[in-house]
Amino acid sequence: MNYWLMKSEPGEFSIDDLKQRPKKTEPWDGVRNYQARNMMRDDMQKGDLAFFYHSNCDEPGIAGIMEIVSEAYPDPTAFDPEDKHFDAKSDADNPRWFLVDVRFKRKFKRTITLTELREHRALENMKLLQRGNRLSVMPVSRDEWEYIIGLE
DNA sequence: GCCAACGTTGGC
DNA sequence: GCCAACGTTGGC
Repeated sequence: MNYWLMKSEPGEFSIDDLKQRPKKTEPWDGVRNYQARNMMRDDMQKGDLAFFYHSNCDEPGIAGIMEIVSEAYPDPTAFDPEDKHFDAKSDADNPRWFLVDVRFKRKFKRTITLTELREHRALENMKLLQRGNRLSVMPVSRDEWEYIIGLE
């Protein structure tokens, strides 16, 4: 059982959008970073939990919790020339990009903001808070996870 | 909109 | 393999 943090711009896809999906489930497509891909493909397991992080918005922070509900499989948006995440170098015979399905678990009563997270010494080693970190998928330690749950 | 900090690309 | 140029992320 592992814990994760996954970023999305709420203007593109928010935690409310996820909640409103059929079965509250959605393929987490569009990841085009090798490190993030490797974690989804190699390290994520069905049943893992992830923070849903809202990035690039008025109130950046952790909005709630979702569950990983599939193993990794090829990202079909990479094969679609019409899609904004199309990648001509990925094809079905040799897929370059992968995704997992995620399911809504719950939304926090309030967003735990990036600013607030930075105020806690217990979280100072969190990957999210490291300088220059731009990964859209990253691991969260069990201690960090439980501490953050306690902030809600 | 700015820009720091990265990641990727491609010439050599 | 180096590295300059370019593109992207994402907070502010």
